[in-house]
Amino acid sequence: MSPTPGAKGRAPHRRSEQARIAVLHAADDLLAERGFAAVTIEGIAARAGVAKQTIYRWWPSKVEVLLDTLIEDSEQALAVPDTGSAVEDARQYLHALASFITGDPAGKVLLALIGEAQHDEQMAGAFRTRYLEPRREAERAMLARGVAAGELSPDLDVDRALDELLGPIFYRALITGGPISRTFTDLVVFQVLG
Amino acid sequence: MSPTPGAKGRAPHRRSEQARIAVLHAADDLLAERGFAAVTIEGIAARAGVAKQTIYRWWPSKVEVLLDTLIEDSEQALAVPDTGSAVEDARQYLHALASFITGDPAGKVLLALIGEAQHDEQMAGAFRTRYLEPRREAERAMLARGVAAGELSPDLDVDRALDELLGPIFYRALITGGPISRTFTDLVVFQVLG
Amino acid sequence: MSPTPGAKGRAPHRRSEQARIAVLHAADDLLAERGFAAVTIEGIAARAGVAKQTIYRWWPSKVEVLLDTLIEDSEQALAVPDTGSAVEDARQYLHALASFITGDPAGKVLLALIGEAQHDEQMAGAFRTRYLEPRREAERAMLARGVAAGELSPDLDVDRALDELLGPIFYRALITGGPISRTFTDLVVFQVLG
Amino acid sequence: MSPTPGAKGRAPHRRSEQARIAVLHAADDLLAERGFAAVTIEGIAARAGVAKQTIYRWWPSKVEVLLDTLIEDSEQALAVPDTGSAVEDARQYLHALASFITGDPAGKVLLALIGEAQHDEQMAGAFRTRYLEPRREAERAMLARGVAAGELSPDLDVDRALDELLGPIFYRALITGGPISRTFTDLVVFQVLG
DNA sequence: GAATAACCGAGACGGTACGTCCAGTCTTGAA
DNA sequence: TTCAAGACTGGACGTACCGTCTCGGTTATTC
Repeated sequence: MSPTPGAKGRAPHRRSEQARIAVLHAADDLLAERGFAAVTIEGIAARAGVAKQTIYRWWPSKVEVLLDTLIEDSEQALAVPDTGSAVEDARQYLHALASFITGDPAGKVLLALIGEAQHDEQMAGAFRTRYLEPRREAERAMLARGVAAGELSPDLDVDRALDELLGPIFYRALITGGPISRTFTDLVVFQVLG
Repeated sequence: MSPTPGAKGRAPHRRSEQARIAVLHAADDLLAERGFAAVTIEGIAARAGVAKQTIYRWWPSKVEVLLDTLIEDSEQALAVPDTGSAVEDARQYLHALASFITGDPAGKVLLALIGEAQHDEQMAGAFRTRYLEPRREAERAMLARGVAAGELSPDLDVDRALDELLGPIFYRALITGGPISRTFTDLVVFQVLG
Repeated sequence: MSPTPGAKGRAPHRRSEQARIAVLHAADDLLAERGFAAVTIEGIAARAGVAKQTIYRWWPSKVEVLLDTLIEDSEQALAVPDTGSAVEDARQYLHALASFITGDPAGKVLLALIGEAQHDEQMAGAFRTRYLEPRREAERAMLARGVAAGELSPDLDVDRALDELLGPIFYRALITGGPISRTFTDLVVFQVLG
Repeated sequence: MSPTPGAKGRAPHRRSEQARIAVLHAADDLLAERGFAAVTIEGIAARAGVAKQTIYRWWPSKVEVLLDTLIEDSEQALAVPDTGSAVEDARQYLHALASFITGDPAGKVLLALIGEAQHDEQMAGAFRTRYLEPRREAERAMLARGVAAGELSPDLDVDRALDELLGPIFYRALITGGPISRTFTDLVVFQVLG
């Protein structure tokens, strides 16, 4: 995250914040409007009013551009809740996740990046390091709070539980394409966390 | 090439089976050896000793070539078992699935196709129609046998149970990249089917 | 239309003659209209209605394209004359040469290629082999006829004489930019051949 | 014009002489070592340890940098001689010229600039104004001394004679690539000046 | 002796063209 | 008809330089 001070800051930074934002928006918009195939470096550059070289200077590939947009977007749209009850947190979180990946344009970015990760091991590494692991940590903390509060069994295998919670949602989103209703997510939570 | 006049042989100069096999093998091998990025029509044609036109004549896209290889391969390597016990069937099936997508070259094809499906809605449709749905039907039958035998609850939501069984395995394979042990798959089965 | 063997090109065309001509014309026109800096592969391709790859397939560089146009053009516009008198031949040839390089668009191609040859040793080799040497041979023959006929001294050093004839014309064209009048070329011939 | 380092007293603008020298040397060296294609503003700047802006501040283009190096170098290596005999002066001068353009690294600069002048009319103007015309004046004076001394015919067309002297040397250097022996230059002088 | 301003290095920026790879279409000649 | 071969248009790739533009740092008079 860039240090964004108040109005202008003294920023001796050479990098143009304006160009950075324009690139992220352009990539995002292209994916939402015309699909992943339309997300090309040339297309992003043209839409952002930016030179290709500027993109290559700051991002190793177009998927890293999308990864940046995803990280910025999902911090807002997909915060891990903390209501006091771990089960309720899980219910809310899974519902928000389902909405995100089925309805939010930024959710399409997430799915596209998971798709791309299947083709590119290096990209998969960046995805896990920069997106998945920080999020996973917050998810673990969510369940750990429940264990600490006595709401969940002390024997709970947190990592397995998380895979059992998230797996079915992503299975529908990535593979079957089926709908993911609130009922479905609630029943998954009930199944896993009792 | 001997056109095997043994059976009936009404049309001797039809599609070349030799070319078909060569294309499927070439695509498979390229994916296994050099990754999805190396799977190009030109690359397949060159390795198979086949003209590009021959590929375009019989397959609408390179992913359909891979889909053909997947279907042929997974019918052998990933049959739905029928031991008499639905729970045991599920345990065996999930274990075989985990081995397939983590160890078998053909499993890499499956993951690559799921990846590609995120970028291409049309391809996703073909994947579901030709690969997923027939398999899903067999999976449903597997659980239905358990319900009919009284081994599983008559209230079991078969489709949800399947997503809960398969989701965690694919979540690890597609997203976290974590290992999928026999213990893990067994515990998932226990969690979902009791 | 039925492909009557006589009407159209009966050759088993691999290479497209239409594309070849379009490329040569486009390069020529770009040089004449907008100068050497405008002769780019992309510019030629765009103007010729041809893909860049088609140019790269048949020519190693843009200067070889120009070299092809030069060879075709100068065979027509700059034939070595044969009037029966070597001195008269030389007068006519030098005058034609002066007109070619100062007035004819194809002459601009010649000067541009000589310019480029200063920067690129490989190109210089191609220029000499494909353009200069065949022409030099005809020029030598022109003077040799005069020697054989007794019109020119048997002691004449033909190669030196050619350099003394052609040098001053090219010196003006390439370096001083001065005018090259008929009087000038005639006096050069008189000086060298007496 | 460059400020002469000897003139002090007034406050000339604070141009860095060190940077100026470094740029000229870098351009010269790049041309000699890696050819004209390697003479880029970025390459010069990097090798000279100078900012691109510094080059743009003082030279309108990279060829003007080379022109500066040529002028400095050729004033030393290519002075018009004055022995008392115009014919002898011409013999020495043509020989020195031949050595310069075939052997001296600075001679490569001269040929490269003549080459570039074919592509860029503006550069051709600068080349003639700053390099060629001062030199031409000295060459004219060389022959004029011979005419005044009665060594050469009072009818001699000095400009034509110069083109006939220099043309053959440059023809070989620029076009045929042939060797330029002392015998050759001497015979050219004899042919033109008798 | 501080302020000022041209000069310097560094390098980001919007661009153009490079030469390559591959997509998908079309044509040829043999079997 | 199919097939191997491969030329064709077209689009994107990632790279190299172009010429312009700040950004701080450095001198070296000038106030």
